[in-house]
Amino acid sequence: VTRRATIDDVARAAGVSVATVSRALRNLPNVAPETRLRIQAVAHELDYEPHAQAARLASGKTMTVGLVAPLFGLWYASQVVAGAEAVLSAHGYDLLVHAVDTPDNRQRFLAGASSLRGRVDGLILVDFFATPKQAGRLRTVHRPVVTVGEQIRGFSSVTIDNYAGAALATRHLVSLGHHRIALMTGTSMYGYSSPVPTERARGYRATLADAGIEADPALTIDGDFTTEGGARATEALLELDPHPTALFCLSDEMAMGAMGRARALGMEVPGDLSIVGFDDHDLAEAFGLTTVRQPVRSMGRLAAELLVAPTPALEAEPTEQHVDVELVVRGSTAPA
Amino acid sequence: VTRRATIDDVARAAGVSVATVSRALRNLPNVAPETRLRIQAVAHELDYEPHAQAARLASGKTMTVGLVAPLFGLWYASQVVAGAEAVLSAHGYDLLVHAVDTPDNRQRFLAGASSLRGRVDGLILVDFFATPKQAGRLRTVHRPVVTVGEQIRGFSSVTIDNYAGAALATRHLVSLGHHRIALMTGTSMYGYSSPVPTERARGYRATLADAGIEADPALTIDGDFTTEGGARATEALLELDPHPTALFCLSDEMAMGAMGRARALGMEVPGDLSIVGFDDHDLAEAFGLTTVRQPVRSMGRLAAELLVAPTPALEAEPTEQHVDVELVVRGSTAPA
DNA sequence: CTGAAAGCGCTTACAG
DNA sequence: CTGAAAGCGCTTACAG
Repeated sequence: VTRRATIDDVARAAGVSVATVSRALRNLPNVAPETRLRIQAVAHELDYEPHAQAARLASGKTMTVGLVAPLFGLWYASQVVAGAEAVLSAHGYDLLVHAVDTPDNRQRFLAGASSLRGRVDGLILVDFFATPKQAGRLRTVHRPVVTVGEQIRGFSSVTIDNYAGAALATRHLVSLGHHRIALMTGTSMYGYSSPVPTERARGYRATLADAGIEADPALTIDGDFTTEGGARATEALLELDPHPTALFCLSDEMAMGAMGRARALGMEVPGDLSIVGFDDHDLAEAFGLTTVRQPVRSMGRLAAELLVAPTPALEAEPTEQHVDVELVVRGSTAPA
Repeated sequence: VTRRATIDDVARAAGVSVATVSRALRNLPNVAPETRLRIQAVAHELDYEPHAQAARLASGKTMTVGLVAPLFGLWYASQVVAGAEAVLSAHGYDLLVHAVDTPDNRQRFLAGASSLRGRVDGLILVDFFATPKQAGRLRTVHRPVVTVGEQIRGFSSVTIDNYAGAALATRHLVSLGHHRIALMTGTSMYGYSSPVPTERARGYRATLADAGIEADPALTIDGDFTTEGGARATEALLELDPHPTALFCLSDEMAMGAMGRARALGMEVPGDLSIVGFDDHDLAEAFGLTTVRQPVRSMGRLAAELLVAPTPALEAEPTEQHVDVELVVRGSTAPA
C-alpha cells in the first residue's frame, strides 16, 4: 500500500508552489500555459487526484446534496432519487441519501440535523411531513431545503395540486355512472399525518358532493400506501353488502394490490369493480390501471435544479413549483 | 446569518483546550466526569455541532459508502439501496449514490474513480459488469469494493446462482408439459454485456436439453430489462406461428410487461401463454406472477455489512457471499 | 485527566 | 503569472 500523491508531491516534482498547482489543476486563470501543461503532466504521472474532502473543507463548499425519504424501496422515492441524481451528477454534486421510515429514525434525524451543516450544501425532503416545530429544527441546518410533495413554510417546494388530482379521478368515476365510490387512503403512514391524503380526500368528497352523492364514511378505508395493505383493504371493502362498484386509491401501489386481490377473489375488474389509482407507476400500463399521472421523476429533477440553480439557492428566496397532473384512462374503469 | 460555533468557541467558553472538548464530546475516556458535563452543557448552549467534513479530514475516515447502480428508478437498484441504507445508517455511515446508465456516464465515472478516495471508505457496485481492464481502474480507488449481482476478481461480492435460478424456472415450465418455451433476455442492457443473462440463458438451455427439447433460437428475444421492452418483445413472439406456449423472462418487470401486452392482445395468461419471471418484484404477487425469488433487499444489506463489518473490510480478504433463490408458483403458469 | 502543537490536504487573499 | 502564509475545523500522538 503506497501512499497516494498529494498536492505537495506534485508541487515539488513540478518545481512550483502548491498554490500554482491548485490553480493549474482547477483550470483557474492566471497560470502560464506551459506551466499548466507541465503541472498536468506531472500530476498525471504521479496519478494525483485531489482529496475532495480537503478541498471542500478549505473552500467551504461540500458539493453534496442530501435527500431524505421514507423508504427507498418505494416507487415514489426511487423516482425522485433517479430524477435528482441525474441533475446533481451533471452539475458535479454528490447525492447523499437517508431514509426516515420510523418515528425513531425521524427523531434521530431531526436531532442530528444540524450536523448536516458541513456535509451538505442543500437538502431535498421527500414526504417528510414536518410539523412547524420540526421545520424549525430543520432550519438550524442553515442550508437551503426543498420539499417534494408537500409545502413547509419558508422552504422551496415542488408540488402537485392534490385536490385537483383527486377531483379528476372521482369525476371520472362519477361520469361513468358510479354512486358507491370507495376511497382508499393512507393516513397512518409511518404514524405521521400528512397533508397529502387529506387534500386528496377533500377533492374526492367535494366532487361527490358536486354530483349530489353523499360520501359514505364506511367506504373510506386505510390501505397503508402499500401493495399488501391495498389488497387487504380491498378484501374488507368487498365484504360490504352491497359492496362499492368503484374504488379510488391514493397510490398506484395500493391500486394494483387492490386489483390483484379483487381478481383473486373472483371479482371482475372493471366488471364488478372499477379502480383508479394515483401516480402512474411504471407498471400501471401493464396493469391496465386508470390513474392520475404525476411526473415524479421530473419533480426530483426540479427539486435538484432549485438547489443547484445558477442563482445559488443559498441566497435565493424560497420558490414554489407546481407541476400538473392528468388523468390517464386505461382498462380498470368501466361504466357502472 | 450568525457564524456557527466551532470547537474553539466551546473550548474558550468552557475554559478548556480544544483537545479536551474533542474528547469529551466524542465520549472518549480520560475526561473527568464533571469536565465532560460542563463541556456538554456549554456545547448545547452554543448549539455547537462538530463539522463532519473537518473531523473526517483530520481522522482520515470518511464514514461514507458509495453505491453505483445503473438507474435508481429500477426496482432492483431501489431495493439494494434500501437494504444498504438501513445497515449503513445504523452504523453511522452516510450513503452516496451515483447512477451509471450510459456508456458516457460510465466512462466519466471510471475516469474520476480515483477521486473517490477521500470521499468514500468503500464502494458498492450494482450491475456494473466491469471488464477486467475497468476492474483494474476501480482498484485505483484503493478502497474496498463489493459487487452485487456479479463477481469481479479481487472484489467481494453478493451473488445468486443465476444458472440454478433459470433452471428452476425452466424445469417448472417443462414439468407442466410445455415444449415451445421462449426466453426473454436483456443482453444489450446499456450496451454492456453482462454475465448475468448469459448464465441464466445457460441454465435455460441446459434444462431444455435435459428434457430432450432442443432450444429454438427464434424463441430467444431481447426485452431490454424494461416493462415496455418486455411488452414489445412479447408482441413479436406472439406473431410467430405457432407461437410459444410458455415464456421465461429474466426479470419481473419484463414479465409483467409481457403479461399486460399479451392480455391486451386478447391472449389468456396462463391459458394461451404461461409466464415466469425472475426477481419476485413487490408487485409480482398482485400480478399473480410465477417467478424466481431473489432477496434483493437482503443482498443490499449484506453488501453494506461486508463493508462495515467488525473486521474492517479495509484489510479483510475479499469474500464471496451466495444467497439462495426459490421458485414461487402463482397463477401465471398452467399446464400446456 | 489535560494541554500545546503538529497535522489532515487543500484554497485563498495578499504581495510581488 | 507565481509564491509564502494563513486558515478551513477538527484529531491525535506526545508530554506532563
